[in-house]
Amino acid sequence: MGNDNTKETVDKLLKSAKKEFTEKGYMKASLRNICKEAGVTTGALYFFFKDKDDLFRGVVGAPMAELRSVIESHMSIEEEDIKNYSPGMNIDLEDDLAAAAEVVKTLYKYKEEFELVISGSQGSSFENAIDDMADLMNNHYTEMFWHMKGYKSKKHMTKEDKFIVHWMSHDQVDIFVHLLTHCPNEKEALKQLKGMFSYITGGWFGVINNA
Amino acid sequence: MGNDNTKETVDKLLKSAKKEFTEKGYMKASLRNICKEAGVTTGALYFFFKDKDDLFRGVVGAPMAELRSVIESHMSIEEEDIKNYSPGMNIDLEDDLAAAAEVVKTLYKYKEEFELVISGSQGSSFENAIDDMADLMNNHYTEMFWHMKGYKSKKHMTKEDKFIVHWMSHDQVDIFVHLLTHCPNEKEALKQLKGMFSYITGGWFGVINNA
Amino acid sequence: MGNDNTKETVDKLLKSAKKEFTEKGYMKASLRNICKEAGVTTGALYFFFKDKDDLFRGVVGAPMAELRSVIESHMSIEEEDIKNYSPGMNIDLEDDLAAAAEVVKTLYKYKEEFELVISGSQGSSFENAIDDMADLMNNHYTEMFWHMKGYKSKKHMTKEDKFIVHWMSHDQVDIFVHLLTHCPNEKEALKQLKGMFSYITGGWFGVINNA
Amino acid sequence: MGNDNTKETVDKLLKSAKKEFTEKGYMKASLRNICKEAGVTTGALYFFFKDKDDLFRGVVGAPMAELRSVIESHMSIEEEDIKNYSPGMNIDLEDDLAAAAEVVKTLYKYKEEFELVISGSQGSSFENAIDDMADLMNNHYTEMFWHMKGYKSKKHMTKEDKFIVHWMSHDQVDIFVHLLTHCPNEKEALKQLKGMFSYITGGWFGVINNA
DNA sequence: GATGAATGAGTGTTCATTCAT
DNA sequence: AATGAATGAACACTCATTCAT
Repeated sequence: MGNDNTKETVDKLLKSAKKEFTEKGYMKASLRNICKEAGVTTGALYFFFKDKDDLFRGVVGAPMAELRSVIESHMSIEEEDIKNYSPGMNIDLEDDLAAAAEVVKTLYKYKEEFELVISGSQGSSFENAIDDMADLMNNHYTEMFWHMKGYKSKKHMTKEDKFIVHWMSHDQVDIFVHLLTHCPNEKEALKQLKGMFSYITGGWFGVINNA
Repeated sequence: MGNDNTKETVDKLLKSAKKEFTEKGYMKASLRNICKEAGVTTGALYFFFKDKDDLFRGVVGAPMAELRSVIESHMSIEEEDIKNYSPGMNIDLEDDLAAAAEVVKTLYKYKEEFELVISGSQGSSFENAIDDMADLMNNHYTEMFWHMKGYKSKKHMTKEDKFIVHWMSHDQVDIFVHLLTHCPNEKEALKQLKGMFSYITGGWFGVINNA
Repeated sequence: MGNDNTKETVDKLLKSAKKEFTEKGYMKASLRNICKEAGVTTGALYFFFKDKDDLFRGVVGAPMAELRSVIESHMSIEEEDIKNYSPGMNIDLEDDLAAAAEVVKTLYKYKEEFELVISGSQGSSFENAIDDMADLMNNHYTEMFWHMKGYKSKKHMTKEDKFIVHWMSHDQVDIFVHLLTHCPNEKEALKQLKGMFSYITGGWFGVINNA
Repeated sequence: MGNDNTKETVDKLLKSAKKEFTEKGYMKASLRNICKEAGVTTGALYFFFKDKDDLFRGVVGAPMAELRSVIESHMSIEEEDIKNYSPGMNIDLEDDLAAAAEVVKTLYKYKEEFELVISGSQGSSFENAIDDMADLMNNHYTEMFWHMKGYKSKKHMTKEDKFIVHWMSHDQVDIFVHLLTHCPNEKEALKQLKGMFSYITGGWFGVINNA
């Protein structure tokens, strides 16, 4: 009972919050403005959200979780593949590209929210979300690396190996960020993704084939 | 004549400001705290600095200017080189690596200040400094690109070409950022720079040799 | 429901504000003092009033609006009368005196507020209120003037005519101001008003009968 | 020795001060701005002027003194005349007009300074200068009044008499203020002065001939 | 005669948050 | 489920003035 009204209030709040956060960034955003724009009192906001950060989470939390799950599921698939890899073998890059495309699709599904996290989350608990994503990928690329490099195990990786893998993880994330922030829509992003793929693949081989 | 005292006050202010800005970021930094820590009144601060942004500039302005000049001088050298380039010819990447090393050296000369710009400048007039740097490099890499690609002129570049060049410019900057924020000192950074170089060179060829 | 408390806070604020504004004038008045004297925090003030100027409006706004409406209603009556005027005819000055008395009564109804506007409003949005009042009267006296002067229409008024009418409008306002600031109460003011009336009537005829 | 430089500094200061005071009014004027615009340090200002108010006096003091002396000398002349006045006699108003013209000339000699006193002196020691001028005239008009009224002495003046004389003194000043602030130059002001004179003379007779 | 550094109290205003109702 | 009043600390910034040199 009253469920409808409740949802309505929360929705108005979230819509207004998204607008304000996007326009001013987390720190400069004013809860007063958000409430005023939503036609709701501050008390109401605090009934539904614990604090400013919680409200921000309300806006970007679900998209971020979905993105994370998309990435994780694709990474586990690729990690299966890589186990069957032996040096000299051709790796089927088509799979990787497809996985990346899947990520891009998710990004455009919640374009505004992700852009908010990328450039307006400083001060909130999402301020390190991009770095966290890179760290998440690091494990995955580490696995790929030592297999492709022909090492017997992860333990044989040098400090330099680890460093470059960490960088490539970051770069992978940056590619997604760049696509999202520079392409007006999903279609365009998917087109440009191919060029990006040439770049990053070239980069990988540059690294793998080096001393 | 008072010169000693004057410089002392400004120095204390700048030192205290650097600390506060680094710890809290531009926006959350408090001028009151900065003055208190410097043992100086707010009025004194405003005698030397126009406003908060001017104080921030006092901390990071000179290093940023120096960096910019280092980058620009190196870019102009490479642009001379590229004019003599003809397709099929081997480009001497050693020069590029040397230029990058020069940049890295400058970065570590003012490590703290650059890290401050990278991660704590939001809200200040330096908040877009990283993007500006990438834009600065874009012109340079555009020149390199069409020469290496064997185009007759810049005009033959497709939308996709421009997009990928723009990305590579960004990525070049990100490499510097990554080195600075992940290597404890210059020596270490210069060592890792080589691996990075393999990566980015591979990336370039991946892009150039593609359809 | 809190109605009592609410009104109480606003009332304390307005009372305290009136005192501070009256003692120091708009510009030198301190919102902090006002809040302290009202036993309220600055935040509370800003819940009820937009800014310093809005608080000032809270004190003098209503009286000013009422005064304006009294003046306007009386002016429209006199303007009807004047339409029936023909040169040589005796004008019934009793009506004018009665209208002026009505204004004086309104002035004393909110004596303190009007005195505040007269001498303490510099810097606020009411700083030109007196001049505005004179301008308001200017239209009215312009009508009276050309009728009494026997002109066929307003268009026949010379530059000198317009100037003197403008002055008389100002002077009419100044008379009210003078009464308010020099008579301790309404009764005394109404008594002195008659002398003032002799003066201004004499002035009018001096002007009308002149070349 | 150094007399030239000194004068130069003071002059720059006064010029800059006049500008700032005129633009912002006494209270909002900033000594810092004045010094900056004059190309001089705050210390220098305080060498020549005791404080903000003293600087303001530096700008408007001399013109005000000159005005006062012009008014006083003319008033003493008229006061001689009035002693020979007997009821029924025609008073030669030409003298009064001439005296007023003299005042107007002085006003336009330092137009800017007087306008500054009129509308920008609040907060300074000149904030009551206009009222003071009216009080100065009050004695004069009091003498005129009881002679013209046919009283045996000042002592026979009623409370109402005194009140109206006080008002007429004020109004005389207001006429000068109005002329100064509404006529672009002396010539124009002298022309309009005649109309004003008809008004004020009519006013006087209205008052004198009344019960 | 003039500098320039420094004071310290003050300004209006905004903020996220709380809580009795 | 929501109101609306209130808190109180914090903010960047400005001011007239002083004084050793």
